[in-house]
Amino acid sequence: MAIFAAYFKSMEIPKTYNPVEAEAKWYPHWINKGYFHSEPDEREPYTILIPPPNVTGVLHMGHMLNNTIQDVLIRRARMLGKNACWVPGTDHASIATEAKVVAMLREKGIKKSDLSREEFLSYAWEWKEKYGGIILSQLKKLGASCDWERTRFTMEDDLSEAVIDVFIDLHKKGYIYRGMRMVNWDPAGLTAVSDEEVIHKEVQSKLYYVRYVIVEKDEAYDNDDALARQAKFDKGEFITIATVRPETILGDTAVCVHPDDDRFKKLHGKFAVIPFVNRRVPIIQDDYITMEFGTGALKVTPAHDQNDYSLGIKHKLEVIDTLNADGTLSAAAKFYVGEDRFIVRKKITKDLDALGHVVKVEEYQNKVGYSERTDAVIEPRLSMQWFVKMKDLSKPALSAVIDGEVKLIPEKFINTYKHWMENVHDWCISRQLWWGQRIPVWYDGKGNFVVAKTSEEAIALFKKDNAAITLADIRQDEDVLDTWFSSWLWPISVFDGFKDPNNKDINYYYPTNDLVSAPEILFFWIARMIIVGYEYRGKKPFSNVYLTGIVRDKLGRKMSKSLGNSPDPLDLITKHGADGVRVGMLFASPAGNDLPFDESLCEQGRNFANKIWNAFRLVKGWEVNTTIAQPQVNKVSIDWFHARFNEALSEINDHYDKYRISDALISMYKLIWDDFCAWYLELIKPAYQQPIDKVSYDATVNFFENILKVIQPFMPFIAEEIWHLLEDRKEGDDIIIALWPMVEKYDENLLSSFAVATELISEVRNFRQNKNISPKESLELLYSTNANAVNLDLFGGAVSKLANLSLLKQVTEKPAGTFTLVIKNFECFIPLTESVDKEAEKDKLQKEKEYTIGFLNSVITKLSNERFVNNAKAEVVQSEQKKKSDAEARIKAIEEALASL
RNA sequence: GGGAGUAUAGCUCAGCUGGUUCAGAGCAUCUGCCUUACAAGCAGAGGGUCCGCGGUUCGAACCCGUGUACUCCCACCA
Repeated sequence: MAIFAAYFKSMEIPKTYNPVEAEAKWYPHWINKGYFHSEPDEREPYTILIPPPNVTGVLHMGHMLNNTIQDVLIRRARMLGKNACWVPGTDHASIATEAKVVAMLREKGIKKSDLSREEFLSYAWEWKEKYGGIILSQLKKLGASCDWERTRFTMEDDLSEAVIDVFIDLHKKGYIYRGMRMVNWDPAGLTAVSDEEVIHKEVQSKLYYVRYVIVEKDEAYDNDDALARQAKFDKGEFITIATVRPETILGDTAVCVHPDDDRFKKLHGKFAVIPFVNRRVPIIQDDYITMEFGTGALKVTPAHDQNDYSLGIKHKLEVIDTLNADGTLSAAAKFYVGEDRFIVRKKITKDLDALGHVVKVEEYQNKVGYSERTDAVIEPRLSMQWFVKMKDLSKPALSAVIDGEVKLIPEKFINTYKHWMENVHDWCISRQLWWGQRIPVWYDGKGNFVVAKTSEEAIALFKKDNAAITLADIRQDEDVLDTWFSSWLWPISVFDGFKDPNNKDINYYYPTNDLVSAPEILFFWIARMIIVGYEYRGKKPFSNVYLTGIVRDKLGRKMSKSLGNSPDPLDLITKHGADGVRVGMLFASPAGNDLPFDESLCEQGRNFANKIWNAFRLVKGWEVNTTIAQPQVNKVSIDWFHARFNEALSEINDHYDKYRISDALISMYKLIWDDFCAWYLELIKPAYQQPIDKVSYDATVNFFENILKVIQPFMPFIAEEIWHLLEDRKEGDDIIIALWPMVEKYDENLLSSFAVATELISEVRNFRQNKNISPKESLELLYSTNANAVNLDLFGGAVSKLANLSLLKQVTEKPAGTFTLVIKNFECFIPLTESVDKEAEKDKLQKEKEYTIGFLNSVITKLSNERFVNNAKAEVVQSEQKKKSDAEARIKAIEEALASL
């Protein structure tokens, strides 16, 4: 490393930071050193589990945000001396992956239906091997310090086994049952999906008013006699229903009215005739009906609507399933068989109208469910599925969050969580797919089933009742389990806590510390992990849940592939550097708030990296001279920055403790840009081509090192790069494992005295600007006393240096013919050859005076209010009194300045 | 229909216990600077009905009520 130092002494350091080189160098270095890897030891563990991205996925902006936050937390924990472990992995994402594999096969001209389950799965695994690692390798580009040796996949053998064991166990405990239920059917994915996977969208629909002919209970009505039907129609007795899905008319098995609805009382006990199919169905009464909606009469289609299904059970109605799995009409519909439901909707409307059944059509806004994965319109469909009873299972998970055992950040999500958990529905866990863990249930073909881990175990169980049964007689359930049924085990399964519940890893790392995830999957995943945690470990899976917002574009739209409004994260990294992008992502993203992303944020991040780089360039360019004495300016500047650094550090620590990651970043940004670069380095900087004293240099390097430590979690690459260029480092002295600085005691008075100095410097700079005086031209400055209030003895040198003063001196007499500045409560005079425009000066001071008097008056009013003095806290009253004396002193100073003119 | 949240500078947001010079930052804008670390920079400036109305309080951006606008979540009105 000594070579580097020599190299930079002799050659010019590039003017801009080159992230590409540093990233290529340090990431492999960290890996080789094993810094990301964790094994249980005597240190306190700090664990984060990655929300496993879909194995087929590519990195998008949401991942960038989410993983940057995780990396910041894990890197800081590592520096705090904890045993930091960030477990990565991927999710097999059954429906999403299967859809991709099906599409890939279709392109090759292969239909899924032509393949056996085994053939399909081999294609799917092939796909997974090929594309499954992409997203994780992309995370490496971001700098993610995951323990790659612990990478898991939700469908690897051990994790699948855990899924099966949990299914069997929950079934044994009575939490899992099988039943014919109305489920959300995805006609594109050809599978059931859970309630959570249905996205309701507001759409513009049409509400069709359709009239059905009424017949008496005992009336002979010949379905097949067209003439008789026409006669009945002509008679004009109808009941009109309203529907947005007229194609389901073919499956109607009743018409329902409210029992108290006077308009329909005369129809109680009568029947209606369904058009086309000419089926006689009863007119039933139920108080479920809203009399005000539509016509007050509801067509009942038990096979295709959740409520109708309930009505059907209650009133013992026939169930006619008129839809095929793919959303086309089935043979049971009798008409339009094999045509898609939406085409039929158009056709049947036209045909009904032609037959005189359509009374009117209204525009209507309603919500329609779409599949989260395939975006197909969900059809309620009756089918045999597996469910988890959630009510009792979820109780400990509800109280854990309410009692604060598991903290949600920000807290506003607690209410949402509570509401959901109190109204939790049973969870449909079977999916009519092949990619996933197959349900461990065997059927004997005679209506019996057993739950067992293997076919051998299943046979053994069947044999209890049927000694003759053989393997050939039984069949395993064709369905697989919902992806979330494996990911809810993640916090336990990644540490093999099911296979080996008392192993070293699970005992050490579980419960984990922080989970960083999105509010969108609070119920899908987070709540369910908490449920499993309590059920199987008797403990929470994590202590804190940091919920990020959604990354949006400038127009506030969610970033999505279909809108094409999402930048490619890897392009961003190439363009602005990983550190720049990380900083850009975190500049404006407080927990729970959406991130309005704009590429300029990454530019700002890149500029910040460059700023730090140039600070390094400056310091590294100094020639150190051990023989020269330390100037007084440097000494006080070092004392001041020491105080400022520690003040900022405690702020930053506080932000971290409260998970205010953006705030921590912003504090850091200001510390470096304003305090370190703009003030400290300018103060300490020797004149051009002059050497710096050793004491100041060492102090500066020490500050720089501390600054690098503080930025390391946010900007790991540049931190490591400069760390090594700044000093010769021993093998293994890498900043990634350096210890986080401790907050040291500091003198707060230094901070306030320095603030007076900076104000004075700004005033002089301002004065130059107004008078068009170049910064190169030095000025003289005299100041009157009230020196008890300001200690210019201490920072006078600093002021002279940065305001470019050739003279700074206290005077007792106001010199004539000078310009006057009033700083706080003292006057400053700048002698200039240029003649002073007395009127303008007076005017300026007069305005200043009026303003201050106004302020003083408001303070006096406050202080003379007895109730204020009696009620307000002592410190507040005291501070008001200080305001008063400060204002009075300032007014006095202004008046003196005026008098001198 | 139920619930939650948000509204502060052109934009994005801080403002943590109601009180620290009359409201802060970053970005953007404007002005002047190619000053020897950095023009991806430096120095400076302008910019506000703290969404409206009412209340509580000695004191309100902050607490309460109400209205408006937007966002999100949940829910089976065809």
